[in-house]
Amino acid sequence: MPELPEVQTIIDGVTTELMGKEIRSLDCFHPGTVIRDPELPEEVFPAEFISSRRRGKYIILNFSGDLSVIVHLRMTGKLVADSSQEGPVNHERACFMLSGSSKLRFIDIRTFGKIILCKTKNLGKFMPDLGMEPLADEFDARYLEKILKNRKAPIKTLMLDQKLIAGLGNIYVNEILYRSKLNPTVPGGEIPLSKLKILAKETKEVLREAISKNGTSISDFRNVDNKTGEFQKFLRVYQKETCPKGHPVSRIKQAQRSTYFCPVCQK
DNA sequence: CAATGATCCTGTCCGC
DNA sequence: TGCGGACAGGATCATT
Repeated sequence: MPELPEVQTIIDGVTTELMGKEIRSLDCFHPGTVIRDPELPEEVFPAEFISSRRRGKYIILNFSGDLSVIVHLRMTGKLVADSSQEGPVNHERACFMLSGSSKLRFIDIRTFGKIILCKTKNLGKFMPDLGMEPLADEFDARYLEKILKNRKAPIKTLMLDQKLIAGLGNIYVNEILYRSKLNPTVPGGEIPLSKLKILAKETKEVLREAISKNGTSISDFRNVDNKTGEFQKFLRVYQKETCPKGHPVSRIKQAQRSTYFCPVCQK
């Protein structure tokens, strides 16, 4: 389940792959995966790659001819560069055919992922309203205070709301709250400014650390558990039995999602 | 507007 | 060995 750091890592890889190339065509193997802006002309390819960027968990690719491609991986989506000539592999939902006879396969077991083709000038219509980027300089205690004011929902749930903060998912929110020593069930509006300062700081720190490790939570969440090395060491409460201090970790459900936290460390 | 809940989907794992 | 059910969760839509 790619979150901000994983999406950033994927964008870096995709950008390298697309640099200096053009899309020749797009094959679709699963109805509903590719969404097309009705204002686009019949033929949009070939289209030359210009630039890429990330917004929350969205990948935004810009091409010549006023074409943009928005990719959202949701939980199980992957973009895999592959120059082999073999046809669709298992769970392949779409495939970009690139110049230089290479391919960019969109593989997505659970089919929640989406590829949107739209006019660049229509990007706003196809992107949802998203909150501030957590790595922006302006993301600080004051911003948190503003978005959490008078909110009664638990802080855990609010931090997952993309309209408030763009890019956080379940794993990182659990980890951020643990490091901030904040109980996930506390109503967002009741957190004092002093704690919001810590929350803002830890949010950035966790994300930066994850990005520097190339978003090691990539791959199926099942594997997160088995993963040895960097990411396994990175996780302190998510899917853990005990926290680093040896206290038993509690697991509860909030808004249909698992929350892992340490009742001793997180007050 | 805010909060909550159902829904989509498939592979994996667990208990019987 | 096989099978049913729980579970994983991002975003969207519906309901209160």
